[in-house]
Amino acid sequence: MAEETKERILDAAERLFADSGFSATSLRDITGEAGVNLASVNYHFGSKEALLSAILDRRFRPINDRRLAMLDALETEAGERGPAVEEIVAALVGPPFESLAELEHCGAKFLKLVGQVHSRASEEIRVTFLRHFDRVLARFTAAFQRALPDLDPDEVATRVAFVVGAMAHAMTWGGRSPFASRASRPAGDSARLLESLTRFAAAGMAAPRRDPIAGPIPASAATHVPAPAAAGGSP
Amino acid sequence: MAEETKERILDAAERLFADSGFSATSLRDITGEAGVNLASVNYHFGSKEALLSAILDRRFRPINDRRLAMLDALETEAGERGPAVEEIVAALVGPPFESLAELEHCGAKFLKLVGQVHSRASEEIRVTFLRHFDRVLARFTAAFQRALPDLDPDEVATRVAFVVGAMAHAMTWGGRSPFASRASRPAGDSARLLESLTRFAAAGMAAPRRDPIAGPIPASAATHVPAPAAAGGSP
DNA sequence: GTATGCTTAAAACGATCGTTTGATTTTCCC
DNA sequence: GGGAAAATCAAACGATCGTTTTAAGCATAC
Repeated sequence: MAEETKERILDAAERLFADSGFSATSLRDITGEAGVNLASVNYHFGSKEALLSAILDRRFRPINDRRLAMLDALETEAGERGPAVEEIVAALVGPPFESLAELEHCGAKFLKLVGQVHSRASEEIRVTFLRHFDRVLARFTAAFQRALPDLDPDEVATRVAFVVGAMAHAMTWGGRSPFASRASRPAGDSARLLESLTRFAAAGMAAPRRDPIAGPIPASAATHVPAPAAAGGSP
Repeated sequence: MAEETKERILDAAERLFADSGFSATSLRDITGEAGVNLASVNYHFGSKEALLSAILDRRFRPINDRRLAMLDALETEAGERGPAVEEIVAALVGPPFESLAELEHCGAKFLKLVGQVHSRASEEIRVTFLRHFDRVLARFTAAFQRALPDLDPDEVATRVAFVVGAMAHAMTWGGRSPFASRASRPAGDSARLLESLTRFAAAGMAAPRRDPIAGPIPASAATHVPAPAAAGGSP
């Protein structure tokens, strides 16, 4: 009965953390939902924070392994030229959504939790959480920098952060705008959302340079060019 | 002394909520930091949640007013053709960053708080918070849909959500990737971050359609085209 | 000077939090 | 089947939470 109790706790905590947040969810909520004793959490995991770490571990290890495997396959396949931007994007944002599809409902709750942790700054939680990702982000940032040699490497890293933000937001809100109380996306399955996100992120990553003197501007974004991006002043 | 106490509470709560989150910040933390009595919060604001609402109100009213004013100016200036995508993006993501510059340090804390609320789902907090935005998002989504007539309107709404996510992420993390423990962005001022975000979001919004049969592909994103976006399967 | 309304102060309220304890039950190996 | 180990249980711990209460300052108007 040991493993079953641990998984019941993980499942319930994953759902409740995602719905209500880490601090707002009590261990009594979790154990009540899981149908186990209150002390089981501290017995099996040690503390509430360690429980969160276990949740993130359980889901992210296969996701990050898959990300790196996809990137490896892309790089060996593309040769010395390196994979294209959209391929790298797909390897970065695809695995979480695939897991979503595999895990039915509980996976969706996990993705909401991920979006929460992204914007949470509990320091201790964050460093534990981010240790899973530094190797992943380092590899992907390097791949992007090779695929976008005209861009400043710092600019590429900044844009990777934008992609991560759009992905986290899509995970949290299911791609529906958080503002539209009316259901603007009636039945958008996760596959469609993933494809939209991939296209959006690939185009954003490949946007022209900040100084467009030497860089070509995509025709679709240059129908008529505005003033230089309105940085700081009036429109 | 009445107004001074209220503002001291607002300033301290804004900073602490941003750093530690809403649930993790106690009223004693706030009143201790503000140097006021514990009961002052409930006296002046009624409850902890009402305090959060007051914080969001104070900062977002001028930001959203400015967003709509910029969009109005763009639309009257552009005539019946409507403003360009990058102009609309600048009107959407610019005002928060301008406020950041005006408000020195405390404004940066507010932006972190905004990023937190975006991924927080306290329901009651969210509906109060989102009431500020439905009119803004409705106007901007419509403007984007007019500027991108080739795209499915639902696709445009989804991409707007991506822009909001990238913006919220940039606000929370200051544009630096949350993963890179090494300071990858040494001295990126907010003006540079805004310009990067604007370019990224404009290119993402203007990405080609999901079915590229009838749509042209920007040259910068089509250096070599991958398999059709890898939706669901292996790379 | 006294009364009145607004603000602050100190203290306590009941509730809930994460965690621990010690006894009890279940599991599993010999 | 007996006994050590693992797991579950009920109960309580001390701490902290948001909120309320009650009294004390402190202006201004009579």
